[in-house]
Amino acid sequence: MARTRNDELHKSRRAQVLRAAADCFARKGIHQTTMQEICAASGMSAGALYRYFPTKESIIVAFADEERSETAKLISDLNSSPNIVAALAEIFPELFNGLTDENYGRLTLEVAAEAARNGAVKAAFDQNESELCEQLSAALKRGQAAGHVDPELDLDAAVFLLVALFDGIAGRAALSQTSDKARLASGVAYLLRNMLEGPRGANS
Amino acid sequence: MARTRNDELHKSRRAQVLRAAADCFARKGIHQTTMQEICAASGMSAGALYRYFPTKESIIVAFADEERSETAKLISDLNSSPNIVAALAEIFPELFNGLTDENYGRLTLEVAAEAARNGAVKAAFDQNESELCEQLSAALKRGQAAGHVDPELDLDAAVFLLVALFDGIAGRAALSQTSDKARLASGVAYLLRNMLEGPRGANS
DNA sequence: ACCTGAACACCGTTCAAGT
DNA sequence: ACCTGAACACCGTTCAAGT
Repeated sequence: MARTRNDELHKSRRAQVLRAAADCFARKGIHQTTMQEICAASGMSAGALYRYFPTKESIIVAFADEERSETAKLISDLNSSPNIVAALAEIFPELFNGLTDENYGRLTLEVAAEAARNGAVKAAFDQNESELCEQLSAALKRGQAAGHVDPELDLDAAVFLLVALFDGIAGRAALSQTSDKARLASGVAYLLRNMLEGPRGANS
Repeated sequence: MARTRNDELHKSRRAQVLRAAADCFARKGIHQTTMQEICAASGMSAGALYRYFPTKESIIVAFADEERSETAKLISDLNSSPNIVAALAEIFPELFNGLTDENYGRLTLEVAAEAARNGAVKAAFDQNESELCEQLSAALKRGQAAGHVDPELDLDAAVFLLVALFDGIAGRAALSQTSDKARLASGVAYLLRNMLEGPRGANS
């Protein structure tokens, strides 16, 4: 009987490469990272690595998919609660903390820049994003129905703004390490509450 | 008398290279653009180009400086008005339009990703940014004093949020071309007004 | 089946040679 | 002073050879 492909090994080797690549990408950027460096960081030879990813681009795509799914996970807590405004106040410090990790911000920027020009990366990006946006939209709509959220606000605009802001915060954090993250987080949370509640405030 | 360096030519050649580079960077990304391509796009030989920029990195730095100064110009209209909330409503459609140009968004992402890892690029970035942030902060403070802006909001947080949002919008626009920019712009403007005015609304 | 590492084609940069 | 383009060192990828 011929030896057959070992799926278990295949999966763990891919994970091993992706971990190494994420590390290199955060430090040097996607396109300044050489295959040799990924080989070294994952403890594999070039020939071995190319068994698991046929090109550097395929590593980038798999990596982008993972990175975006982490972002979706970070934000998705907002949608689970019945009251998105209350949920925002509650989880924002932790969300903000996640977004403003310097490494995370760098990887977000790398992936976004790559997705803007590379169709395969963009596909991974979109798949992670579309569901998230729908959930955010639904949560805001529920908020409007329940009277927590300004009934006048445009749902599409609000979703667009929030997602742009979350990515923007991550990008910013990679560029200017702020001294007092906790204070900034609560200041931003306050502003977002203003934004969602509108001119009448919470209890009107 | 020995021939001396022609400063006029030097300046125009640098501009020529930067225009060509911006073009290539938007299409292919900074690090996927080859020097050969920049040479071809600017109509110069390798040897000639290297007279004006000693390395590819020096092109990137000069380019980043230019790109960021355009962003600052886009946003700076907000600061000139005595009433930042009114100014926002007035100029936001145009600001939004500028930010959501697809090419512009791509270049913003490229520059941000690069600045996150490259000290020389980051320096160019910071220089353009710091003054802009101070002006935004001053404008918001004036707004608070005049009663246009929620007196409770944290100035640092508001500046951080706005700048993160503007870059985030540019990044988003490079990733998802929206069908109805005008509607989106007015929806986002409404939300920003909510945010800055706070629970009491404009005229309280 | 899985792995190694030398070899090939290409890109950033240099430099001898031209005007 | 300003320019050309062939040449060098390095990176993405391949492939003959090993286990």
